[in-house]
Amino acid sequence: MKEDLRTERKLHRIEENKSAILDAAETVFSHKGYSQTSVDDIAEEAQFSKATIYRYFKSKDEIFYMILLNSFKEAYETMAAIQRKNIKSEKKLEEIIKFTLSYYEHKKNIARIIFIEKSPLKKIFNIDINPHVSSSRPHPPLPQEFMQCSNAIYKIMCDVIAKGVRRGEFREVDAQEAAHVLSAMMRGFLLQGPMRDNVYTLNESISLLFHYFLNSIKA
Amino acid sequence: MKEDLRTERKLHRIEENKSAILDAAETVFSHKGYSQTSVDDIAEEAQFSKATIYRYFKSKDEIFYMILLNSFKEAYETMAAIQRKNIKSEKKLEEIIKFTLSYYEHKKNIARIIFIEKSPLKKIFNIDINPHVSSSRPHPPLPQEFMQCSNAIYKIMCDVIAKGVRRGEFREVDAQEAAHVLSAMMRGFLLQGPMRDNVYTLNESISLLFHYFLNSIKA
Amino acid sequence: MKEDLRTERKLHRIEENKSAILDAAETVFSHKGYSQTSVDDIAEEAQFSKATIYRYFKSKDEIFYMILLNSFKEAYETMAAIQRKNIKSEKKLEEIIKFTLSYYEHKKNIARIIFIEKSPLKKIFNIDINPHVSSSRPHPPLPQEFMQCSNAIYKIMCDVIAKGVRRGEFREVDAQEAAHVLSAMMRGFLLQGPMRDNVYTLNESISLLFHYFLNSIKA
Amino acid sequence: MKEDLRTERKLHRIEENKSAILDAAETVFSHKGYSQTSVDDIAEEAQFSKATIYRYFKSKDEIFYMILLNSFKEAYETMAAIQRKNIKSEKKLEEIIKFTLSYYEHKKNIARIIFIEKSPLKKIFNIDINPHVSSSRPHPPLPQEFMQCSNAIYKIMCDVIAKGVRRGEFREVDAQEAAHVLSAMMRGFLLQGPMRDNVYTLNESISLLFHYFLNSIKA
DNA sequence: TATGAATGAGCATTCATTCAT
DNA sequence: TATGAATGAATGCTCATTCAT
Repeated sequence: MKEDLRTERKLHRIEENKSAILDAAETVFSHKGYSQTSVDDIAEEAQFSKATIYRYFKSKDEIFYMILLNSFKEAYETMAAIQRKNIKSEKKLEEIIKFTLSYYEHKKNIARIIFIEKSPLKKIFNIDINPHVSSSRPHPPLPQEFMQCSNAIYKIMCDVIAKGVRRGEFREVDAQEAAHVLSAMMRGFLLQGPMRDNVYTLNESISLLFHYFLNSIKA
Repeated sequence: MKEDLRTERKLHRIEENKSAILDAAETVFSHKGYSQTSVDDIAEEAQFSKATIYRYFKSKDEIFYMILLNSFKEAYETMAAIQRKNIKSEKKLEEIIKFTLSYYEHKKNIARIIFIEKSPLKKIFNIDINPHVSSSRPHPPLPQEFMQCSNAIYKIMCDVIAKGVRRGEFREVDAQEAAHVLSAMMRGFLLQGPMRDNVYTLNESISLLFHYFLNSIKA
Repeated sequence: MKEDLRTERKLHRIEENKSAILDAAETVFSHKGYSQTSVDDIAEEAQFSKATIYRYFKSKDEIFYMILLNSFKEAYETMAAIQRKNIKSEKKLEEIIKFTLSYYEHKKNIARIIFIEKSPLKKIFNIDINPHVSSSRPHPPLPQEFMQCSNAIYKIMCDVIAKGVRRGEFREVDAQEAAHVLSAMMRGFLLQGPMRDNVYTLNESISLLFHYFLNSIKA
Repeated sequence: MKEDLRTERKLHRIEENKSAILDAAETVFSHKGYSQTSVDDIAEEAQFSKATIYRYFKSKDEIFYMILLNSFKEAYETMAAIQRKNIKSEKKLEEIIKFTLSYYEHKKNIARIIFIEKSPLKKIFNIDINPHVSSSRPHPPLPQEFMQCSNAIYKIMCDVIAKGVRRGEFREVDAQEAAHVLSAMMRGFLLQGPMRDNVYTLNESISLLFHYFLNSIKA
């Protein structure tokens, strides 16, 4: 019994620390981008020593990957909950858009990294084989979980749209195409460059995106 | 006179070299991303010595900035030409979309860098003030030219849409909003992450984007 | 012509620098052993910046390997010269012993490293496969040259002894065995531990070794 | 009384644990060399936590020193037993050689470390004064015991030889010199480098060494 | 002008050792 | 007692930038 409690507490603290490090890392990655963020930066933000960071994570890559994965998991769960709601498809779309834009509002730069910096992508996803030394061992099992999550999110959007079509809320669009367009639109709203920033508030953006997309597909 | 010729030739060669370096840099940046590209890489691709690179450009940042600026200038000029054409607004929109997606097809990663990697952005645009030493002196004059170009492009899109509205081709949308949405959509199509890549061909993407956007705003 | 001179000078200076670095490294390796010597140490001893060290050598391993190889080459050449001399086999043996003990007197610790520290050996010779990451790429072509040199030295000793046997100077020993014993004896004299050091002077050691070995094989 | 038993048991377990740690450490040191062995490695091999290792030993150095000392003690005792035997001096020599080569066959790398890696030597024996911080306090009392043991072993060899001389088995050699040569020969046989390994089996080596040395000193 | 050479600052990662429980 | 957690100090290596020729 005692043992259980102790172990539990211990595990709890481990998770807490891991989480704190991930939060700190997310903050720093957001401010400086992946390449420009040093593990020292993360350590300082997390108020741990650099060596402690390495107690909890094998590498800078892994830290980044975990941030990514966690954010995708959270996004997936929220979207799945939206999908299960007993509301009109149109409303579901609106909630999906609202969630996505809001959620990534703070994580904007994390999202940027996902879509932009080559280095972590290559290392994590093993997509590109650099001719030069790839000193970091691959993370073979990791990407798969990530891809599954990413695909699941995409599938939810497809299903919501398909259902709307079936119900006659939307016109007879190809659900995959529509989901692709919607993804792109959200991505585009999220990934604004350094110019023309903050022209619209978050709520204005949500409304804009929602109405333009809906306009395009509603029956 | 003689001097003039000599000077001209010299200037010509300087421009040629600069251009060659920029081309080389673009190639490498596209392949490896900003942070992962070393000036050595650029020098090797350009078949110049690294020191020579620094004769022509003050820093890696400047090289990147020039690539950016040139691509924006080219985009601006093409779009301005499209705007001047004597065709329907709808057709103009299609051409703008077609050009943008095609143009950045090869420059996808350059575009990614623009929107993603923090480091060059910060340094170039002086947006974020890093607490640590910012060894590189600011580039005060540069961003302005860039902003002007970027704004001009945006204005063209606004104008094309506004004209379409006036002509009754499009419904009474706010031109600025519509242009914002269109930009975001194009950006979203351009910046696809490492997953779900290559689902649609370039032409399919153009068609998809065009029809969804048009559907949303046509009268 | 001019070009030739310039190139020649340049190459000369490169060689000079490489040589200076190797000398410095040898000094530091001798004092502190391979593992305990940092590239910073070498750089400081060589009065170059660390980065400069890496201009001339790819890795700490390579530096060590070059020191080794050079010392073996020099040893080989000296021994080959001794072999060619027109003197009695006994005298040749004495000179070989004298040279070896004298030569490694200053390089004692380099010799120690060769025979002792696992890490450089593994990396350089790829002998042992560590289960953990071997981040450093192997040096495939290098060891071969080294082995050839080492074997050539061994062969010289065999030949000198075999000739002595043929001439009746030595008794009918197996040359290979005798060379093996001689090698071991020299190695043993060279590699004295931290205790019982300096009991005998260099000359006394040479004499001791020579007479004990000769006694064993003379006719 | 009770206390005594408890204390005794405690001491016993302490000794057991120490011994287990030393065994584990010996294994790892043999495989990876001193520098490449981390205390984590030792802890894992010994199935203790790293902190526990530090309960029993002050430092990695001390662990190594104890291994060394124990092996020397064991060697001393065995040699002393050989010395006491009622057999011919020649036979004693053979047994000494046989024991030494066999004993270090498994401990080859330990032996290598003794004679090669500078770091533990310096720290343990305080021979060389590194200019940089020597964070580890000296181990003043340790080396003495080691030296005594080492000297005792040496003395046994001297005595055996001296007795052989007195008995007329060996010619009138200087016992100290002969012991020095014998030590060196054994050391040389033990410490073979990475090349030319395994040319002779253990028994062949013993025979070779014995006969060459005996040939040199027998009457 | 063009370039080979040089380097300061930095970075991811490791490890012997200490400490709190 | 035993140990998980924490860390300061290194270490091998890289790279943007400067300098001397």
